[in-house]
Amino acid sequence: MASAEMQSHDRAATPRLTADRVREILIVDDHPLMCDALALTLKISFGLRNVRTARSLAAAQEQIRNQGAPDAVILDLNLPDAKGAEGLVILRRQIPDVPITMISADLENAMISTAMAAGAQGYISKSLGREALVDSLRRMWEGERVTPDSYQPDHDGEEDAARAELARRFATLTPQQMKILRLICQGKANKEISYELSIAEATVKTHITAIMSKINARRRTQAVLLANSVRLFDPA
Amino acid sequence: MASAEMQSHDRAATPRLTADRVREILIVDDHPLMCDALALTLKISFGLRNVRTARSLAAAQEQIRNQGAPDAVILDLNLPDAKGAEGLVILRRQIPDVPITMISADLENAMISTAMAAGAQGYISKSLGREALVDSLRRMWEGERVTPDSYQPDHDGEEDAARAELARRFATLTPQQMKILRLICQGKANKEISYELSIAEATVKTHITAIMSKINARRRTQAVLLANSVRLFDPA
DNA sequence: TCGTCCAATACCACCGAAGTTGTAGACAGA
DNA sequence: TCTGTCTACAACTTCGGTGGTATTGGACGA
Repeated sequence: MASAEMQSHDRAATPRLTADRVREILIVDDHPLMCDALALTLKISFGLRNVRTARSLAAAQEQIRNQGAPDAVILDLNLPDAKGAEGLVILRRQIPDVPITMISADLENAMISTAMAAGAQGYISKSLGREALVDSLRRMWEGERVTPDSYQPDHDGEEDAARAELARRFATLTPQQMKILRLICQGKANKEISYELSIAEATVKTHITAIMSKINARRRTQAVLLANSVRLFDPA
Repeated sequence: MASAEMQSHDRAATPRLTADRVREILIVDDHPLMCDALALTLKISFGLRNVRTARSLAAAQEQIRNQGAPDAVILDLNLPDAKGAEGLVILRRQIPDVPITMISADLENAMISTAMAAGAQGYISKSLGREALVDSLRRMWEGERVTPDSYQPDHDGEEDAARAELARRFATLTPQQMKILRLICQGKANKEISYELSIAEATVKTHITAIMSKINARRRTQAVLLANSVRLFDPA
């Protein structure tokens, strides 16, 4: 009778899970060593046989399309094709019911809070010890939303809440809108964007209008500032 | 025969100085304790009588207008009315020949390199011990450009050089242009800017054209990105 | 001392880029 | 099938960015 119904507080979009129902997981990380180390740890500690890996967000997306959704995902924050919160938002869109764990070297408070607001099941440090790692993952897979000990959500409650709300808004962007926003945040003009995506400039404009209405911006420069304020596309 | 002509390499716009010619200095810092502590240390270690202080960039500018230029300035990086490199750029414009020392709690490499490129005489940490502080200042006042030990200019030579070049370009902006750029970087529209500065929108546009030509941008979003890349107006 | 030059600020008219609104097809789920 | 969402496009309005021009004040040399 493994602990069921342990979800205490703030479920994301997590279905009822228990850790032992997680049989197949997907690790998305561009660093091969980290990938292997994680996979090995999981196999040993959880007795998992099906540990899939992907080196980039694009590869992960394709693998999910071809092989179906895993039971859980571990996602690096700093992928070559999706730095920052972007990858999380995109993946959540594709598999809304699968718990996604963010993993990263840096433990900045702001980054954690946006990741959690964007629907991550938890956030763990790459430098975590094996036991702590396993324990965190198990708790996540039982439905708990797990953040690092160092994380204090309330260092500035109001500002933090605003950022969380903003992250939620960004999470409603469609894939195409996300692509366009990324290009906007690189300073590109509508015409350039239309060329890169092979669509009409008019279409780009439509998307931009939708984006700005979703994130509550009027000028494109504001959109850039908002995206940067939650580190949607992290340049660092 | 105090050491004259000790300027080794990269003089900013520094006139021939020796430390004992520095008789009057100006400290600009919004933190009163830090201000007093610095002033006291300087009085004792250098035997200075004229240590002036200002709590904000605006106050500093006015004081310089009224009481004349000091022999050296110590400038906090994070002023209420000028966060980031902006304050340095503005002050350098007002008193190009006075050595300005940046002082800050954080020792980020990128910040240091832009400050130096923008013409700072040196950069010191707020957590520096008294002896090290005094020594650094003395060397600066003898013409040396002093950076913290932790600073490695070459962690990515090419990128670093580009940032330095960019900082130099920003340093050519006139005061009005700087104000306008700051408002642009807050996501404001030309009309709002014209209202805030009480000038015609057409004039705002002229300035913007000048700004963009100076920093080599075509779209205003690019201008925002460039300003952020050198932390001209630091939001942190 | 008077021009002359240059830098900075200011404005207008024009045009291309950005943003709005209305419409339509493709597709998924109820 | 109907409803809602995503994507796509065009016509129109508003805003941003580019010349060209005028005025001021300070620097410099004749």
